[in-house]
Order: sequence, then structure tokens, then C-alpha cells
Amino acid sequence: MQPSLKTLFPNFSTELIATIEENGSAQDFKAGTVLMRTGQYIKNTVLITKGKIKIYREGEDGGEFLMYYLQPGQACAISMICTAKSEKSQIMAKVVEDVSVMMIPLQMMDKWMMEHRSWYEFVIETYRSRFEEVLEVVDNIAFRSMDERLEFYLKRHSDSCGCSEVNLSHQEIATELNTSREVVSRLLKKMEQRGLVKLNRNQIELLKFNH
Amino acid sequence: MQPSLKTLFPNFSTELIATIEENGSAQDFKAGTVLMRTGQYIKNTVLITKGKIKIYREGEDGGEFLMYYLQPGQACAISMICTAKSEKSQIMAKVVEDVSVMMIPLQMMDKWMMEHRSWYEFVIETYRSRFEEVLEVVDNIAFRSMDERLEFYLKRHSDSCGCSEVNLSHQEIATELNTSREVVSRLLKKMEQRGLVKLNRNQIELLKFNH
DNA sequence: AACCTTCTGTGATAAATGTTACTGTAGATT
DNA sequence: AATCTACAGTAACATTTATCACAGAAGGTT
Repeated sequence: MQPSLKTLFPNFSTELIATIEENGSAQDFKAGTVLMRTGQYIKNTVLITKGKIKIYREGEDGGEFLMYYLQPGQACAISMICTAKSEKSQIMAKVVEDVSVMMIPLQMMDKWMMEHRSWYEFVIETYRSRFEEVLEVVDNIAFRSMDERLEFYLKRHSDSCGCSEVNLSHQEIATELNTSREVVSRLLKKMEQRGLVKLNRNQIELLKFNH
Repeated sequence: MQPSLKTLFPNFSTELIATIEENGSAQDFKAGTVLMRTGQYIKNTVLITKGKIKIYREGEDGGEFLMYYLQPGQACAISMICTAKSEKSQIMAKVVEDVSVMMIPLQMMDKWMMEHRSWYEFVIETYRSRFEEVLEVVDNIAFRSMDERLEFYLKRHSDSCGCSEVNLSHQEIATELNTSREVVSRLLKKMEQRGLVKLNRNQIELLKFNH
């Protein structure tokens, strides 16, 4: 049994929850599914109730660049922004861990903004926090070198899962940072020598990441 | 005599314009003024009626990184997002050309969102277009090399001023792209050899930028 | 004109990152 | 056990960008 909407979105009013359950459609997607492509028109706003979605930017040459993850209790800011005018998506969204979502038709957006204070606040807060997150991403690529970005990436991962092991191959990390596996391997090895991590197959244990 | 609010913000309703004139305070700032610093609390939303403001991110070492410019008829998205909860600014805002602005106390934000449809739409559209712009910035630093970023930068400049001359020194460009002057000089020289630009002192003429 | 300041050009060199190529290893498959 | 495949390590080299050092040019000031 999954947690209820009320648990996942504690700030939503009771009436709003009821409205969502009435108008939204609950759907499941398997890991690997691409929910949204660059250039596609957006028809729904998405609330995540289970699993994990990766939001990333795709380069012309097919390269990826991770923006952020969406997790239960969160919503896709892009879809909220774009739906207002049924704009094209500027990003890719791919399911990383099997998800359950609430799809909310875009017509509801404007209506609820006016009718439900808690929806309005949620939308604004979603905009704000994502904008902030993207600014942090800009910081990282604009001002920091690869080794710092890698550290930041690992930290973010362990924060999000709450544990100190990151279960990813070097290749996967390289893809999300838009660099090559060799570079990631090299840098991780240096970090291991500095005692920051312990490297296993498909796993990186973070050791001294608490400051 | 400056253009009226009605001209600059054609989508605003007549009542909204009246409300803005009643509650906002018109202010002027000289070029060079820093209107907002990273970490400062935001108390106002800003509508630009004249001039140009640069929104950029500041690195720990003092490096800059241009996000976008604000021009007449536009508003600061960050201030709109943050005001909702009187959050801290994540960016720097510096006046590039003497500006006139309408300062709107943050308390108005939520109120107007509910009362004025045209304000609501303006805010959403502001969010959307800035988010998009920032995503494009991410693209540039994540996927492109310096020469492409420089071309993009010049193009954006000439688009914004409507002319084909960019009146900036190499040093200024370097600062905004967070690189060094020498790199900019070298790349510009190559572009000149390719016939893309003509270089003068404090000025770059764009030649073949129309495709 | 003589001087000064800012801007521009360019070579030499260093550092970071990307690329190629190859080796070894762990775990899965047969 | 033999084999296969994905993952990881690493050396050598190429490319890009950053840094240092210096020279010359443009324009303003005296």
C-alpha cells in the first residue's frame, strides 16, 4: 500500500486532495520510460507519488546533462510552467525507479490556482525551489572543476537516498555529468586515495562527507 | 518623457495599471548600482520601465557568470519567486544602463495574483521565459565549447539591442562568460579571420550572423 | 607633442579534460 | 571450469582552456 496523497502532500487542503483524486488519473511507469522529450507538447502536470524521475537536458549530439530528480511529494515545475500555455517541453524526463504519478490535465492548473490557496502555494514553492536548484547547477558548471562537481554530485545523491552508498557505475555518473568514464574513474581513484570514498563494483561508499 | 506603463506592459488591465501606480514606487538608479546581492533578503518585486539590468551569479572567488538581462517591459523573476516567502536572493542584479523601475512591495504579489488575471498571467509567463533562458544557459556551458558560447553571447547581445554592433571590451565579455580576456581576444580574432565579425576598439561588428 | 591609461594581440607554457587503446577483474552464463 | 560481458584502471596522447609575460595601438589628458 502506498502512502496517501495527504501524507505525501501534507500542505494540500482536504478539498484540494479530493479535487485531485477526482480529476487526476493515477498512472504507473516502469524504470527506463521516457515521460517527456525535448520539443514535445505538454498536456499534463505530474505529481509524483512513488519512485524517481530524472530531469535532464539533452545536447544535440545526444549528450545528457542532469538537472535534478523528482521524488514522491514533488511535482514537475516545467510541466506547471509550460502547461499555462501548452508550451513545448525544454527538457527530458526519464523514469529512474518505477514510478506512480498523478496526471493532472493542464486545464486544471489555472482553475486551481484561483480556487485553492494550498495549490497556489505549492506551485510557487515548486517554481522557487527548482529555479534555485538549477541556479546551483549553473554554479557548478560555471565555476567548479570536474572533481568538485563530482563530489557535489555524490553528496547530492547520498542526501537524496539518505544513505552513504551510491549504487552507480562510473559510466552512469559520467553520462549525467556529461563527461567520459575515464575521467570519472580517474577522479574517483584520487578521491579514494584521499580517503573520501571507498570504491566497489557498481558502488561508491562515501566516507568523510559530513561537514 | 518615458513610455507609459500601459505601453510597456500592454497586457496589463487598466485596473491593474492603476493599482500599480497607486502602490508602486518609481525609482531611478545609475549604471553600476548593485540592486541585489546574493544572500540579501528581497522585499520588493521590480518592474523595469527604462534601462538595463544584468542578472548574474557570483562565484566564491568573485567570478561572475551572466544569466540574463532585464529590460523595459520585463520583471525580475527571482524577486517574484522569492517574495512569496521573503526568501534570500540567489543572484546578483547590477544596473548596466541607468534604469527606472517600479518597486512593488512583496505583500502585493499574492493579493494581485488572485485579483488581477493579467498580473497572474504576467508572472507565470515571466517565470516560464526566465526558466527557459536559464536552461539555455545551462546548455551552453554544459555542451558547448568557448567559441560557440562566445558566438551565442554576441548573437544574444545584438538581438537584444536590435543592432549589429556590440559595444563591449574583451575584458567585459570575458567577465560575463567567466573566462579570461586573452581567450576572448584569441577567439574573436579567429572569428574575424573567418569573416564573422569585424573588430574595433570597444566594439564588435557582427557580419554574418543571420541564418 | 608627450604622457598615460585602457584595450588588444600574441607567444610560451601549464593545467584540466577528452580520447584512444589496452589490460585486468568480478560476476553472470553456459 | 570455461566463457562472456560489463565494469574498472591506467598510460599515452590530443585538445581546450587558463595563466603569464610582454608589446603595441587607440584614445584621452596634460
